[in-house]
Parts: sequence; structure tokens; C-alpha cells
Amino acid sequence: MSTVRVRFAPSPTGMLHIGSARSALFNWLYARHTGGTFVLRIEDTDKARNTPEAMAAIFSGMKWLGLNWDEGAQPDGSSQGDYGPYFQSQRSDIYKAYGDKLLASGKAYQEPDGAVRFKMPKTPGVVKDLICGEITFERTMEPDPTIFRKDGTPVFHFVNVVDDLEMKITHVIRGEDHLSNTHKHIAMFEALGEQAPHYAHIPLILNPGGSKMSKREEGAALSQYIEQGYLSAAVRNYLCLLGWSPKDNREVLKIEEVIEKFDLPQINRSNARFDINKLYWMNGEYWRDLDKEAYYAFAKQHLKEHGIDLTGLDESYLTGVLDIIREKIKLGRDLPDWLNPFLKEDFVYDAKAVEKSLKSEGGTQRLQELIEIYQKQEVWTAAELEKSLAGLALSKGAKPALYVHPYRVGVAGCGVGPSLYHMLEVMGKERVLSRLERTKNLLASASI
RNA sequence: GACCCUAUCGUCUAGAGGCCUAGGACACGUCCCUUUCACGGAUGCGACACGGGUUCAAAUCCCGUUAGGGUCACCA
Repeated sequence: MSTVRVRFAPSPTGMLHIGSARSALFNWLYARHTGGTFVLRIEDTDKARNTPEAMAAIFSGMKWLGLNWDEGAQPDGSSQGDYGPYFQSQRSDIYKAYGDKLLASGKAYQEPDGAVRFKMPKTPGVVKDLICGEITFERTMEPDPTIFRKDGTPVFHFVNVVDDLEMKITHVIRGEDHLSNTHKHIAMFEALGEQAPHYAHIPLILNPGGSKMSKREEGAALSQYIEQGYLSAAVRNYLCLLGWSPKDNREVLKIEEVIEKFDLPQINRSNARFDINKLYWMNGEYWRDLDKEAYYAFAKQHLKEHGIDLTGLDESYLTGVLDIIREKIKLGRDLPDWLNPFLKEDFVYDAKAVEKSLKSEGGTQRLQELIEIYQKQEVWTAAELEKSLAGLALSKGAKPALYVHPYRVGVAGCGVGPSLYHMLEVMGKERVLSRLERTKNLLASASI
């Protein structure tokens, strides 16, 4: 039975930052790797930012990434576990008690205005970090940090220490931005007569420009990836690779395997830039691997969330279309554009494609020939349709491509798309012929 | 400014003294496959920040320089 206890302690800021998500992930991985306990604590001492929406962003992000916790704050506002409550806003008495203890022992003192300061030892502070190694901080000049404001509310560094102590946290895994403050935390543990937990400071995720990713920045919020239709397993896999590697040149890894191999000492010490290109590639890997039913469910859900109405649509037609467009895309956000030509009979035409394929020399003529042979087409399968078109081209002494392109434009309005014959098969004879007629008429009346 | 951390292809990384004329992945270029676009296959471009040591031998150890990042709140 493992005694490891780790925690993720976000504050509700209105979003789950990609860097926070990665901290949550590494804590979770370590807990699962060691068979320990993963605790979720909400640091909601800032009342102004403490909105229901901000709270929801944390819970939904954790859920989306599949990071379950064994103990801690719950979405309904309750706390589950032996060391609750897990919302800092509900722990004032505990902080007060620890503050009094420090005051009584002379390790803290009160300012004339009522604020309480922690008396920082002037001896060097040593931090033994599981990732960064042993670091010594000289602190002869170190000011005494405030632990209670003049209004009596406790300050972050102090509540953080008290909670980690109270919740019996054994390993604190957090961003490197906290490294320089860690010696203060350790000093507070010692002043309280307790041993500090083990610390592991993970490198930061920087924006492509190489500086800290600010909250407002494009790509900083996990929710953006959810909305754009990334697959959670792909995002999670990508995040695992920022600062950690299995060391064997593989990158697409099952989470179970990451859990097995993950450990603190092998985490990198240097910051990593977020590379959207690589995430996009990674998503493609998972996109191809998704089983059919999961893909349909994902696609329908994503389309629904983006206001694409699928009601009344024939189920087999929809799945047929989803099947053939799948290999063309690797992200949910691309779904609507590829799907639309199949959905609307009054689809729009791509001007360039019309110009190139239909208005070129003999274009309308070939369109007419296509209509004629497909009117006679009996077996409506991709293979047979291909045969007919190839036969037609051969009889005219032309390359099939010369017919394929006008055909695609005539039936869907665009120059690119899935395999033409499969498109035709899925659309069915009736729809195909009526679309070709429409194109012919629009062309004749010079409307396109 | 002080203190702390970091430093391998554009990016993510492998590399813990000889296996390194530095490996993989993304991106990019070329070619092949192909009705388009993707996918896939092949191939190319491309890095040990700099300067000193230590050593028979350094990307790997030490020191300095430079560069980047972080922390110095009665924010979290």
C-alpha cells in the first residue's frame, strides 16, 4: 500500500490553463504510478474570481482529460475525504488556528495594523527538489512574508503550507514558477514543527515565442482545444511529452503505459514551448485510431455543439458521409466544411473550381456526357461507377481525370473532396443526377 | 536590480566520458503512390550557445561569459 499523497490545487480563474492542466496530469500520473492518492483542492480564497463558471472550468477540464481524483472537492461543492473541506474558502478556522500557534511560539508577529508576518530565519534555506536537485537560498536579506492581511484573511503561501500539512501531502508537484518560493514554505513547515513534503518542480510551458503563456493568450485555455474538436487522449498524450519522454523514441503512447513508466527524476529541467503543429499531428494519430462508433458519437456531438442541425437526416446517409470524409480531416472543427456539401442541395460552388473544370474547353460537353451515362447506370457502387467513367473517358480518348474534376464540381461544388466514386455511392443515384442537372442549368443561365 | 533555474536541429526530445562523422518526432523541401485533397512510403535540409579548463578521450564533468525563463505582493 502506497503512502504517496499528491494534490492538484488550482484556483478558479475562469479557465483551466494548459500549464495547469499539465500540472494536474503529472500529479495524476505520479499518483497512479505509485498507487497513491490524488487529492483535488480548490484555492478559492479570492472571492471576486470565485464564480460558478470559473469553478466549472476546472471540473470539466479534469473530466475531459480523464483525470479522476480519489479525494477532494466535488463539482457540486461538497468535499469527499478525511481531510476536508477541500475548498480553501471553507477552511478559515484551520488557518486561524495555525496562525495562533505560530504567534504563540514567537515564529510570527503582529504588525500595528493587524497584519501578521512570518519570521523568516536568516540562515540559508535548502530545497531538495526531486527534479532540480539541491538548491541553497541565501536569505540574510529575506523580508518576513505576510501570512495574514490586516483584514485577517490568510495569504496564499501560508494556506498552501497549512493545507499540504493538514492533508498529509507527501509530494508537491507544481510549476517551476514556485521554485523560488519553496524555501519559504519549508521554513513554515519547520516553524510549525513539521516536516515538509518532497518537492518536484516541473518546467514551464512557454508560448511559441518563448515566454510565459499568459491567460488571455491564444491557445492558453484547455477549453479552446475542446471546442476545436481535439481528442482528449491526443491532448493528454501531447502534454505528457512536454518535459517527459519514454526515452525510446516512441511518442504515441497508451496512457496505461505512461503511468507505468512515469517517474519524477526523469522529468526535464528546461522549459518547453507549446507546439500546436505537433499537437495537430498527434490528434491525427488518435483520429485514425478511433473506432467507428466513437467517431460517429464524437462527430455528432461536435456538430451539434457547433450549431449544425442533423435532425431529419437519414442515419445511414450521415454515417456513410462521415465514413468517407473521416480520412480527409483530423480535427472536429474541420467536420462542418467537409460535411456541408453533402447536406445541402443548394450547395455553393467554388468559383475557381467551376472556372477550371466546367468553364474550360469542352467542360459543359463532358458534364452532359456524364449525365447521360449515369442515367443508364444500373449498379450504383463505387467500383461500377468508376468503370463507367473510365469507359466513357476511354471511348473519347481522354484521361479519366478530365471527367473526374467536372464531375466533382457538378455534384458537390468543390474542387477537393473524398474519393469521387465513394461520394457518388453514398449520395445515391437520384441525388447525384438532380445535382448534375442543377449544375447544368446554373451553368446554362450563367448563374455560376 | 537581487536571487534562482535552464541551455542538443525552427520546435519537442534521445544522449548520464569513448557506442555520436549526435538518434527519433513535428514542421519544411524533393520524389513515389493517387481523379483532387489527405494518408502512406522514400529521401533531403537541419543542432551539441560561446570561451576556458579536467581527461588519453567531453554534447556529457568544472569555471566563466552570453542568452532565455522564473521569483522577489497584505495575487493565487
